[in-house]
Amino acid sequence: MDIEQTKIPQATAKRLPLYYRFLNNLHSQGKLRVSSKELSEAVKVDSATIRRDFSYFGALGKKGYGYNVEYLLSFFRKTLDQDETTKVALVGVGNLGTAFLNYNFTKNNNTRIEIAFDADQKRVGTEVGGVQVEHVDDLEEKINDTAVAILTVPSSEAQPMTDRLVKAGVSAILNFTPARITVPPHVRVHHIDLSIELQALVYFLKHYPLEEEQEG
Amino acid sequence: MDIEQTKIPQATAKRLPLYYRFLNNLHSQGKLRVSSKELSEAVKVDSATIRRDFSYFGALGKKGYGYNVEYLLSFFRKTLDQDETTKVALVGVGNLGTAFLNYNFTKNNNTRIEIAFDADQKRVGTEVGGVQVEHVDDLEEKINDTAVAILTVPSSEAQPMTDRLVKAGVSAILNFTPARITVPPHVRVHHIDLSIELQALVYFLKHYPLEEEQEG
DNA sequence: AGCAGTTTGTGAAAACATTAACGACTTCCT
DNA sequence: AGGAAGTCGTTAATGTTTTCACAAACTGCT
Repeated sequence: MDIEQTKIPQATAKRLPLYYRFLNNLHSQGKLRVSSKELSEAVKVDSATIRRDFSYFGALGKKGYGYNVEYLLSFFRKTLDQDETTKVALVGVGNLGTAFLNYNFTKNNNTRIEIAFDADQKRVGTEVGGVQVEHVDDLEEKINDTAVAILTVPSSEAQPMTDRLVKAGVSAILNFTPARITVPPHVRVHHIDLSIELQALVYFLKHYPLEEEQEG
Repeated sequence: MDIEQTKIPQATAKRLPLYYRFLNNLHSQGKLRVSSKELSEAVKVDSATIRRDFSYFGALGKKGYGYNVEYLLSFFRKTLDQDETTKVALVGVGNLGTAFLNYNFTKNNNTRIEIAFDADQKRVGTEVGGVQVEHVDDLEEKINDTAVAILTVPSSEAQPMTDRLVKAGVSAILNFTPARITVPPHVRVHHIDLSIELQALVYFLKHYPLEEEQEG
């Protein structure tokens, strides 16, 4: 069942949710068809790359016509498991955690933050973005079968909290702390490091000149 | 002056701030030397990749010894222009914007958020994370020579605000909105799309199995 | 029906990135 | 001083991703 899927390049897989979202936009605008060129302009991905990406799933388009929005959408819905919602836990209801909780994830999305944890007694028992905040001491007890965790704690807490999450059975962690956490090989970690993203942007700005600004 | 620099692969450039941060940690721990193997374990990057990355800047290490932490650090400081602080503006002081403002960027960092803008009169005039919040109507007037902007506005505002920022002379934008913004060719944009990161993680979790969990 | 115009899907090439492997050199122990 | 152990810097091999470019096939106009 996953035989074909495994072959999809990671770079492609990362773009799928992006495509999915824009197709949804088009669909709600009542658009019936779309070409790789149009889509390219909207998502800022080369049109050949888009066609290549789609082609991993078979021949989804029609020559001389483009792609049928509804068909493509229903195809992606299946592929991205949009029907089956993945439960997510969030640990650390600071500013960043709150931002996540308030984010409108339910729209066009296969993930839902089911529960949040924080160490601050003032936050426990409140509801943020429709999600109940529990005390972090109850993590093991209340996290149940949640497979994915978003880690938005202070970096000193990152590794201890990771260890607890792993013990509690979490199999993927989205780590927003600057700490590079250590996990067993069966646990998947993605790092999003805001400080590094900003520094990298500055580095590119200074060292990788783009086209000159056009005067007039 | 940039002749050599231009050849550094983008993938390497993205890792430089990460290396820099960990070297700082080591230095403040009083460590004098470090090997690519040790560093590899700390930052979770293959040691051969680390050696390759460093080698773009010349021979920074010593065979049989490793790298001198202080020397490496002073080298990176120059390379990453740590002495020269880049001014950053933040637009949209919501949860995510607030998270950024409260982030301790000044430590080990070549970037500083100098000014923030928001449309909400209640926030204007306050100080968040030591940064003054101005009304977004005054953006053009007060943004001055700021080169980089962090965009944390609602996605409906993304393109209009981008157009204003570009007109005001900003040359790089870190875009946290789900909108894919359009800019002239001389402006650099990096997208960080929280919803997509989460969806991609879930997709990898389901379709790219890692090593099986070890029982016992 | 026929033809000009459009757009896909993909083979082949190019560009980019990671990893293995090892010679050369350094350290440090005895 | 000599040799075992350690580590870099780099060549070559491998893997991944993007892009080009075009035949094939469809659309839609007249």
